Amino acid sequence: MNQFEQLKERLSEVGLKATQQRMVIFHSIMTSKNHPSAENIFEQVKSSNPSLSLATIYSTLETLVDKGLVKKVLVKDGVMRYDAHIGTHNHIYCTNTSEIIDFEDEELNQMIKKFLASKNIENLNIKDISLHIEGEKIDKRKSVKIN
Amino acid sequence: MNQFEQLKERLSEVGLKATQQRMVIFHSIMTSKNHPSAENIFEQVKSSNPSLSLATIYSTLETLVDKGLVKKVLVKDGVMRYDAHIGTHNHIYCTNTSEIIDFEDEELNQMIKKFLASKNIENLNIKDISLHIEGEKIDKRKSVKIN
DNA sequence: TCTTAATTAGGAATCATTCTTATTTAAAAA
DNA sequence: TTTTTAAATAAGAATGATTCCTAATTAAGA
Ligand SMILES: [Mn+2]
Ligand SMILES: [Mn+2]
Ligand SMILES: [Zn+2]
Ligand SMILES: [Zn+2]
Repeated sequence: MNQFEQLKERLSEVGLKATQQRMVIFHSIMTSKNHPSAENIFEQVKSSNPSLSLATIYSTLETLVDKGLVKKVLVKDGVMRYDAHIGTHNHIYCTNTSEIIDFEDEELNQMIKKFLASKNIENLNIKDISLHIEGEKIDKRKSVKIN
Repeated sequence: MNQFEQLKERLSEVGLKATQQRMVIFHSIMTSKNHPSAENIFEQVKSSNPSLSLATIYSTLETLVDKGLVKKVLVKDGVMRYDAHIGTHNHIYCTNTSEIIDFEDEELNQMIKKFLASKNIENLNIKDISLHIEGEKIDKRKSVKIN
């Protein structure tokens, strides 16, 4: 099964028609390393799909989020960002470059999850837990490294 | 020193003129239990201050955030919320009521801080760390309780 | 191939927030 | 206390991300 068929399958699995637009948009988010915004995806996609509209990007993103294929990532700059990495993980947001950097650490996830389980939280059905780290990149040209 | 004088002092401390508007707005956030939005504050304040404009609310909030007297709280509904509780603490966001509930736990804060210190993160000057818990309130009439 | 409900394109509308500018004011100086 | 003036505000306009509307298109099942 090629990549195209795999995308089709993932859409069908959640009960969505495998339209060209959805394939293209979903593929774009999946292959982006940048937690793209709707506008970013639009730019990325429009040269090879000139008739695809921005409204479709927004509505498709909403659909993919509803079906759990994509997650929204909040940042303080007023533009929603999207992430095809669905598993529990955390983010570093660089205020001076607008980068969102994945911070994956299973030990941290487990530690937080265990801690929260130990406090029982009444009358809440928890859907998502994530740690937000916000900071300034010191040298904008270099990347942030975690050891 | 009365409450009025205290507000005045806190503004002066950070080099801000103690204007009527700033006093009123700052006081409103401080006494709100609800992580209010700009609009919420405007509603709260306008009957006793009919000439205070929404633009002043926004610009004052920005100023207070800059000076570190107030923090922004992000949520997925497209409206910025504000918090006069400056110390490190975490938030629970109820997607079905839009409530933001404080989750204060010094043990958790320390645990996360210590963990992050142990991974050294290169080329980043960390400004803020916060854990976001998102979920649905089960019974909307009751409150979320943490034990 | 036909049918049809779901989806999309494109433009208009919304609405939270920011901007602009004339007017007002807090607070320092006289 | 009065004067001075840089900073702050009011009011409305502008912005921009997102959502809405509706006629045209299309995926997928019959
Ligand atoms: Mn967040
Ligand atoms: Mn907006
Ligand atoms: Zn991510
Ligand atoms: Zn809080």
